[in-house]
Amino acid sequence: MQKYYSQHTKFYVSVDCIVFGFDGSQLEVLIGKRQMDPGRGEWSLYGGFLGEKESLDDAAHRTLLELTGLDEMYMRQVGAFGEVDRDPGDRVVSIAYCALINVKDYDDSLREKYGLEWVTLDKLPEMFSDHRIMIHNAVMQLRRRIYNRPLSFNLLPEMFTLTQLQHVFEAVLGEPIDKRNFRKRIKQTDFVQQTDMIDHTTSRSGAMLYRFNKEKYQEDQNFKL
Amino acid sequence: MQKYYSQHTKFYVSVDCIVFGFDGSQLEVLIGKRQMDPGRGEWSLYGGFLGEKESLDDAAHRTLLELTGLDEMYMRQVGAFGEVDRDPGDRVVSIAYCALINVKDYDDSLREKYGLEWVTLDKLPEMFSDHRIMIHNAVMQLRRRIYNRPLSFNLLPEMFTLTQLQHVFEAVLGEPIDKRNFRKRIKQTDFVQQTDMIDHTTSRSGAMLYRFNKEKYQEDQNFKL
DNA sequence: ATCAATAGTGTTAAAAATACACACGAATTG
DNA sequence: CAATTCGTGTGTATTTTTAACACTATTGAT
Repeated sequence: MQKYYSQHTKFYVSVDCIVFGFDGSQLEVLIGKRQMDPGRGEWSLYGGFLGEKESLDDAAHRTLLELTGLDEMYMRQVGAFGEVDRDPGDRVVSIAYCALINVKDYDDSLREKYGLEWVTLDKLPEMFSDHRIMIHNAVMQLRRRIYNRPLSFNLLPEMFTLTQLQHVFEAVLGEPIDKRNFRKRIKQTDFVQQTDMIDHTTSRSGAMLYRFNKEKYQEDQNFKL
Repeated sequence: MQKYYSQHTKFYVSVDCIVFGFDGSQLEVLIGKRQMDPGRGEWSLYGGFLGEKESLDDAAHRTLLELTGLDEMYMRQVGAFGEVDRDPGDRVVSIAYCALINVKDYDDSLREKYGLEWVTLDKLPEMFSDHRIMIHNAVMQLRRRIYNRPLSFNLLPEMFTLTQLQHVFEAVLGEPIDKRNFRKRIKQTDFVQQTDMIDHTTSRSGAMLYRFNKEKYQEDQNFKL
């Protein structure tokens, strides 16, 4: 047992996950009613305590794997929250992480197992502690990054139509985008690649399917739409 | 004593401060040789442990007040660092904060008291733990924000010439800026205000002094240069 | 009187962002 | 089988923003 810093106080450290999905027209967040005291029954993000032998990033990944069964998703730190009485149970410093998943890949039985709900951003209820601020900060981070990082694809299936992609952008940015200008941008980049498949689920005449060009992104990280 | 979460582990939590100054042409960071074991003698950021009754922001402010004697400076969270072995002394989760100060306002005897040095970014030595990454992330955050937040003024005296302001931008961005275009931008905004004072220290013919228009910023937070 | 050093000033060209409207194809309906 | 409906897909003109670029004026020092 080391004791270099033993004159100082220790704290609980947790991670809270802001899991975003996309319902076809809006962003939605995965939240649940808190199952423990204090605050039982209040709407809350899903979180977990940091373990002795894991990094913060590992803790966030573990929490999300537990929650969604998904590994390898987009996940970024949003920030640390450390107000003294942010948690009525005890002093807890929490690190918020934002994750993006394709709702279709997500095993719904897990959602039910944990008593979680998808809620669209405009219907967010009052929430436990500072969780609403965490969500707000996460959305702002997405808005800042969506044109410069390959975020958007994580909310969609492997192949998607340009209309779907545009709807993701509109949901994140919270404002409409001009269709022709949007498509122009995309055709100017190699990061979004046309496939030879056609989607018939949303349109009568069918729409071309596209995919994120991961190979290109490996070579050139300067993503820009 | 509350014990809602008593089955979980507690951790040391610290704040590390990345204090930037400006020497007239380059950004510099305040670093010192670590005075405690382990890692004694390694170059390090100045930090402090989180106390029981203070928030993260408070801890960062306290640490900086202790260090600089300055209150009310620009200060933002950079991010949380939580690798398991990041600190060889014991497991410590650290929250990095970035601060900007005007070197002239800073009581140099405090610098000496704590054995700190101003080091320009291009001369950064090897550093303790992940402190170099913290500095790097802080610089990146400054670059992203400098045009959209009133950061730059914090590195300068109350009144400054446009040449000085331009040099701050160049130091942060790490690249030269065209003088005429820079001055054009500034004259298009109300956030930087001409005074009727003239500075004679750098130029023979003298240069107009400007100031940050705080009043305007109070009304309209949409800062943009 | 000359030199040296910094302040200060406008125009033009290129690039990026925005605004905007109609035709096509295919399934559905009567 | 004709008509309707609905989402897909496409180009141009305008405005705004960004980038490139060079000389004169002032004053203190020599």
